[in-house]
Amino acid sequence: MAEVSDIQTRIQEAARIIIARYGVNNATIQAIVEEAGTSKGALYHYYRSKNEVLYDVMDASLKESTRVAQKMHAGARPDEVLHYITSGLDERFDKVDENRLQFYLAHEAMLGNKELKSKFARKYDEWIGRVEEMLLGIYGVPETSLNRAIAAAAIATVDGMVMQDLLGVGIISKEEALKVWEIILYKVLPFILEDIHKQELMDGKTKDR
Amino acid sequence: MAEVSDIQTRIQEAARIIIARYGVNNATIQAIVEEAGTSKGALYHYYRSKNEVLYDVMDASLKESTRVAQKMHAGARPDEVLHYITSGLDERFDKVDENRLQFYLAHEAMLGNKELKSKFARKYDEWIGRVEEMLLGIYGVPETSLNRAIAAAAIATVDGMVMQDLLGVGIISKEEALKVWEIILYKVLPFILEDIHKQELMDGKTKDR
Amino acid sequence: MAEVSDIQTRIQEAARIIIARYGVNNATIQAIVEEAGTSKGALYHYYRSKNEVLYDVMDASLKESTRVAQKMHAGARPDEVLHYITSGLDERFDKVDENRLQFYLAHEAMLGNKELKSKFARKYDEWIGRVEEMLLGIYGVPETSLNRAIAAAAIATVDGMVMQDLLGVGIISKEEALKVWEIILYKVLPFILEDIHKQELMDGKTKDR
Amino acid sequence: MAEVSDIQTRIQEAARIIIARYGVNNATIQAIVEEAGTSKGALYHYYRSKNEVLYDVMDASLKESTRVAQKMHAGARPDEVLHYITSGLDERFDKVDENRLQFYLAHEAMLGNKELKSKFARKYDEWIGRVEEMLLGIYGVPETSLNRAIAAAAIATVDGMVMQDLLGVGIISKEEALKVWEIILYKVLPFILEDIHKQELMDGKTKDR
DNA sequence: CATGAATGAGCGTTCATTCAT
DNA sequence: GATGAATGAACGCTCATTCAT
Repeated sequence: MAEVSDIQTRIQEAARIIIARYGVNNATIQAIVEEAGTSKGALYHYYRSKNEVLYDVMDASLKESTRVAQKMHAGARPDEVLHYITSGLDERFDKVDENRLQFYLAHEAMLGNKELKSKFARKYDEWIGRVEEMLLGIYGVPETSLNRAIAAAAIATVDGMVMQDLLGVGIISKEEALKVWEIILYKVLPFILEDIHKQELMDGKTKDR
Repeated sequence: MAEVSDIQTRIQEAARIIIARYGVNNATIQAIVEEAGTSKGALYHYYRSKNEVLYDVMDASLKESTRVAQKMHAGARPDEVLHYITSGLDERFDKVDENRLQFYLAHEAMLGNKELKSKFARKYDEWIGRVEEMLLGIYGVPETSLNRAIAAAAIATVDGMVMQDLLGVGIISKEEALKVWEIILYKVLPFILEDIHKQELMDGKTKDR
Repeated sequence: MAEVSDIQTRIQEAARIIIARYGVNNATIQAIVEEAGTSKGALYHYYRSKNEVLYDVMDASLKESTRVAQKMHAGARPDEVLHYITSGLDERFDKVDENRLQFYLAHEAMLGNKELKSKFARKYDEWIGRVEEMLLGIYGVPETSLNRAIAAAAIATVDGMVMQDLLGVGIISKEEALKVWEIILYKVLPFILEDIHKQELMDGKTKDR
Repeated sequence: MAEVSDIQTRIQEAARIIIARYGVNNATIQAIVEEAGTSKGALYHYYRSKNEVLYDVMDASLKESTRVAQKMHAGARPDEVLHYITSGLDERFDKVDENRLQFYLAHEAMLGNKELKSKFARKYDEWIGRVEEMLLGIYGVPETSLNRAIAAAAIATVDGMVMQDLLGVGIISKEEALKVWEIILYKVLPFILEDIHKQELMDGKTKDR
């Protein structure tokens, strides 16, 4: 039924390749249809505009991100999760084109693209929720009012590191970044979560919701 | 004597506004000069090309960032620095336009603008160095091989949080973010630096250089 | 099947007309496509740049000139050739637009257009060679070291006369010009070639190569 | 009274230099006033438009041509005249920039510039008249109805040769060209004028006017 | 369904010309 | 008189989009 290599799919993949290879600014319709081995007319048969093509690429890209996130279910032991995260980060740093694409999408979203913005919001929501679960599952601490904020901060750190990488800052290597994450995962997070928990018990606080 | 609102300044400010409002791609010469209330010819009297306008905006924007960073010299006590950082972060989250501008410029740099990229690289280098100094100054620990990586990670975290904010992710509020930073500054960083230092002593390592 | 008036042809003809009418400098893309009754986009579909349009016009114009020249193959008797040349000159003086076009293109070449210059150089080379052959064929004299120079001088004379005509100097009429050519062809050239040949024999010279 | 180095003169000389050095297309007002060491405003004080500047340069250029022509008064012996002509041609071939300028002016005239056209007409008139006088003076033949046409043809040949030179045709060297002129002056012209004269006597013709 | 020739608004840039100082 | 900052029309060129075939 579903053709594996139908024209729409070929266009989407071509767009992804062209953006990755030449950047979004040079991703012209002409370049995309040439890469896809089809014609402008065909493209406009499946898409209403160039933006729709980009949205499609973006959808696929965000779905892929989510797919990766879903692999990190609340596994049992920290070392397993560390392994997931480590290899995940490893991969993410290597996917230069994918990262560039994501930043392009973020750019578009910031410019006021409502649909994109809500997609991003959902994506981050899912990511952050998943990391929060992991915090609970791995470190076995009860919820604190800051678990969610800490999860968001962790994700922010990854995004920021990737951005530095794309900008060619080159001050910390992937290896150093992974060492820092090792410390965060093995030492900082257990320490901090325990600390917050104690603090909140002393304050007589229970979880906010 | 010195004109406060000479044409070049007006062009630069107009470019800032247009980029922040519509993104780099839509910051056309026409849009900029209209916003500045001047003409294309005047723009090309002061700048050789559109890129030069971008560089100028970038320079001004990064200088502003640096100005903020410079206030955080290696002051004596952590609580003072915390205060600086907290208020600095506070400010940064509020400067939506400035943040957007920086992300748009970063995006342009990622897309292959070599000069912009090297400007960013230099700037991050400076920021990271400054934060590294602060780590030493505040926490009084000797250098570890990861100080630089930790400084970079801290900056990455801020950038990532700002990005989430710009994307309207809205999962964590500014208040929560600042609480997280309080914990990082008061507890995590002293803990982690001490820990790494001990570890490196045990490994017989001395500082690398 | 073969469209007589396809867009590319219309563009080329329009360019010829515009250049002949207003000169190369005023032959803007806009003017050409308006004359051709088409659009800029169509022009750029067939040509990569404005220069390519110029080259195409040039090529067509020079081919037309060559077509005329080719009719003057080394025919047997001087009176036949004279007839060809006379009618050829006649035609050339009448083709005001074509002449103007060639002068405008030559002007552009002189101003530094390398490709145009080399096209002209090749074309003159061919013309001069052809006239040289005619000198040999008609007057039956052996080669002298100056045959080529004399051929070039003959062509130069035609060009110069055409230029005077285009400039409206109006001192000599076409009829007078043709009479002069009659004398050159019937009397001067046989005389001069014979004279040079004798001279070179006396000097113990043989043909140079 | 007349300032030797007043601004107008400096502008004219600068324009001449710039056109010679970079071609007419690159002879911008900016380049000219920079070369002249003055300002745009000053230029527009002395000239109504850029074209007027060019006309001024042209006037000087054509006057210079005439000045050269005037040196070739109907001198006594052919060898003297040959010397003048030879050195004159020699010079003309070397003045590449001057020649380019003249062809630019011719271009402008052909485009319909009435004033320029009449200047050219006068210049050619003078040149041709002078050459005609020379023909009479040197070769001592009475006027024939074609003297004027032959003079015009001689000038046309020079112009055509110079054009070939500017186009980089490079088939005949300056040396070869001068040899051809030697033959023309010493042999062809005496022969042809005598021949025409005889012919006209036989036809019972006298000079037309 | 698919094609690619055709469109034209819009881009960055140039430069002759003007005019307040 | 002299200056050069400012103007804006016009340039060559790009490319998302349309539509006859």
